[in-house]
Amino acid sequence: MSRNNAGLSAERIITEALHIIDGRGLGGLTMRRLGDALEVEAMAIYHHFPLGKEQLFDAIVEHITDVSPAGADGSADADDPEEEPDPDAQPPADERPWDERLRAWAHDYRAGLLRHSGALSLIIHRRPDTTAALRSLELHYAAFTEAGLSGADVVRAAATLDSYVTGAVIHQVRAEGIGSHDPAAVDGRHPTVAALRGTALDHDARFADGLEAVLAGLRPA
Amino acid sequence: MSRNNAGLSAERIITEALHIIDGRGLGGLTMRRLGDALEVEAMAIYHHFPLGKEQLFDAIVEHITDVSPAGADGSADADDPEEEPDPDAQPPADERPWDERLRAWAHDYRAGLLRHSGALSLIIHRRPDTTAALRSLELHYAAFTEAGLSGADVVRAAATLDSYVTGAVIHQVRAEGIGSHDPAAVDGRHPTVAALRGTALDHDARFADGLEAVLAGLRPA
DNA sequence: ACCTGAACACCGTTCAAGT
DNA sequence: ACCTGAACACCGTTCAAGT
Repeated sequence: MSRNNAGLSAERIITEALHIIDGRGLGGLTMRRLGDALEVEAMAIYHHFPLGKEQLFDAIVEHITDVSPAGADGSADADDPEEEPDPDAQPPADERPWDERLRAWAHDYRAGLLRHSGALSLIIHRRPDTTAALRSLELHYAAFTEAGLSGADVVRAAATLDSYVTGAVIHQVRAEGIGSHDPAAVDGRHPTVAALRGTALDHDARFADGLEAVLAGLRPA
Repeated sequence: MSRNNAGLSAERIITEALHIIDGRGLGGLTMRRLGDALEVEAMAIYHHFPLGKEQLFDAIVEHITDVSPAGADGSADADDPEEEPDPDAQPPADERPWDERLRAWAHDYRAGLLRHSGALSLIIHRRPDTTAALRSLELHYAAFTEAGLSGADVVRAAATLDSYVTGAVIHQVRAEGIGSHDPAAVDGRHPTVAALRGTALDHDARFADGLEAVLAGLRPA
């Protein structure tokens, strides 16, 4: 019964944890279940995340919110285990104009949140001073500075953009959670709800349109 | 040891649950702790919420998101226990113009979310086809219809407004969660973050301004 | 270094019983 | 109807032990 050295890694653990969250929701993720999925005793996870589940949650948030040029989702079986990512390496400078960089970020970020919407509630209360979060913030600040803003206007613009994406994603997730409103509850007191029931929204198109409006509104006058 | 008839009620349970969440976070709310706070065995709660904790969570969400003219937060000791709320009673029609009604709703809704930000993550995955949610939706749809919109435009406008408030609140809660970014992590790779570190935002003013922009943008052309 | 296995305190929930 | 108390299955985590 001593199947040791299972080849566990933080990456594998995070990937499997997200798989469980996607399938059974955040409440379905338990250390024991995660251990089973990894074919390992639950306690082995603590060797990679000594601070336990909270630390694992932090890592999951960082994984999801990490919108880097190098793709994140995918198989982790590398051919060359010698070559390491090297987080200090400067990525090649993005030559696109500021608004295109922000557009690309917004679409990628949204896609990541939607792909793992079960983990959405995690991002609310975790402090985002991680490497990935700092990189995103730098991307935003630099872009809005290039656009001609300065000082508090830059911070405000970045806040607006972040709020827009988060709000849109959460609204979509909630809207998709209800097929339609409980017919029994919609009575004479809700005439316009009854009239508009079943009106479906194209969330992708709506997001793209709104993003353009936000970016246009953030441009200095 | 038989202290019976503790005067438990759904209202008291929800109020005490929110108190615990406000103080110790959502993870700090356990049935046993809630029972202690109510001076009752934990199992007594199941008599008022037979479906358990999930049902309690639903009730908490409904309580928080219920923006009704009659105030919600406050002492529950009524002088006249005979008189019941009567949920079928038609509230007096709101005579204010559509934009003022929406403005009032947005500010009240935001205040409720901020007051119990520890429960924010609950609102993401709970289906909002409750009485309170339907009333809010009717308020939105009726207002935008009165503004001159129709069909899918009404639904889109309501989605934009809801997304705006949610996004703004979550951004604020996350921003307040970090005093400032970890100085050690801000290095040469984050020049604009370093330059703008410590720039504080007035969240109230920002929200009010953004709300005006949203409402103006939703007005039919 | 990496993983196991037993143990501990705590959790949500069920169920029979009390009043 | 409303609440208690014991019980069950499960949880996160600690710790000593194995290799």
